[in-house]
Amino acid sequence: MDSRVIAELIVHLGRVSSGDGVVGELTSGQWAVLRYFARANRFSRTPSAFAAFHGTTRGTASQAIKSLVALGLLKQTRSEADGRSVRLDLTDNASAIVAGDPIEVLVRAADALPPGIRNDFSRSLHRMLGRVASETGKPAFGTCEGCAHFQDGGCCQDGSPTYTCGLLNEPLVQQELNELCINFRSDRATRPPLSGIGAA
Amino acid sequence: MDSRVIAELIVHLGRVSSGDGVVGELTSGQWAVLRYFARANRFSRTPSAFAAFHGTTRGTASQAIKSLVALGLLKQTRSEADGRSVRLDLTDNASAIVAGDPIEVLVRAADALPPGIRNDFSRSLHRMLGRVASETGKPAFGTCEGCAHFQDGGCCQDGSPTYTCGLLNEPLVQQELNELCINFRSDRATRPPLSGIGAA
DNA sequence: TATTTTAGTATGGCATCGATACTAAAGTCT
DNA sequence: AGACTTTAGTATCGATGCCATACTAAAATA
Repeated sequence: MDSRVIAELIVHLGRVSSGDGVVGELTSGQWAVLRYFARANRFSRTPSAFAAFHGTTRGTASQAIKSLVALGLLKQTRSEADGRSVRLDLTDNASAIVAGDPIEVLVRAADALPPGIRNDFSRSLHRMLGRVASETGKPAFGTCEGCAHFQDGGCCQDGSPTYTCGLLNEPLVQQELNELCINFRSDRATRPPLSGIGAA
Repeated sequence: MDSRVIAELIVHLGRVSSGDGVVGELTSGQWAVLRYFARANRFSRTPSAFAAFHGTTRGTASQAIKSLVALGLLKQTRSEADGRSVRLDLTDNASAIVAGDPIEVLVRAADALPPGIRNDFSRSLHRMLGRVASETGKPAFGTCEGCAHFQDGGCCQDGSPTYTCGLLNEPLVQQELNELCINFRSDRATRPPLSGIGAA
């Protein structure tokens, strides 16, 4: 009973901020693209990855991306390693536009929560996403935190800690740990800090 | 920083469940209509109220409703009090369909949260909705709980409590207290302006 | 080398949405 | 009462976004 209210509230909140149709100067789909490429890490800033994340087709993703490139908000560069692939980055112009993202009202609303409450709230959201993702079979797209591929070298001799992605065998810098990754893989078994209750 | 993650998570969760396009047997817009009329109280089950709730135009709302009437999921009856108005109710067929609402994955995810956590989570969501609503100027559409027009007669002599809507001067039964109302008015800011209305 | 898979793109058709215009019923003036 | 304004609901049209399909090119696999 209360769970249904919660679900409808989430859907409704998601709609009113970043709702359908044109909001501000861009469409909701274009905002979604912009948001994604602002938060995805360098392994995940590609049309296909966005399509998977957003639950749409590559064709649709391609259209939206093209429009943003035309607007000068995204810049695409071909990959040197893979001739088929394209990497997309926000241009300097985009930074100003992103500030007007309709989702900002939600960000402010979240920011108005007391810090402790906000933390619990965030944890619950992540839990729900994990469950929804596993039930629908869609990728979860998490960050290094809680990813099975993440390797923390520990802060050792030379002072600076060394992080590594075990899947790609690539070193990671601090900032990248908070970026979305297409290769995210949950590791429920080995990490029991607070998710021990829901793990079954 | 974390607030942005929260905001994007809400939008994303709202999208994947009850996302765009056709999900199951209905479109996301049709699901929204069905959900609304399943949860709105008798004062709010009208096309205009849905349009206001969903943040769309009356024309668009009318279209979606018409399609559901054609599918035999909604039944419309003209109001006797107001010749312009139409009241919509779910048919018996609709109950079976509603069980397949894609939002159910979210409901289950919310239900999987521990009760205490879920309560706090719900409270935070309501808080955020209130803030978003006040900032965007859109109606909040709450329930009797916390509504400025709600009058609790208290449980007195004859045992059964008497609830009343002070705005419409209408008695309310227990079940209606959990239904969405278009006339919801938060009682946080101002004092209940009921003295003048109640006498009329 | 031949085949299959993957990344990305173009295109056509369809559905949905918003804007506009309209009818009819209620409310509001003098 | 009569003229007006507002409100509830609907029809219609044009724009747009999305999916499905079909395509090219590069990489992986055999």
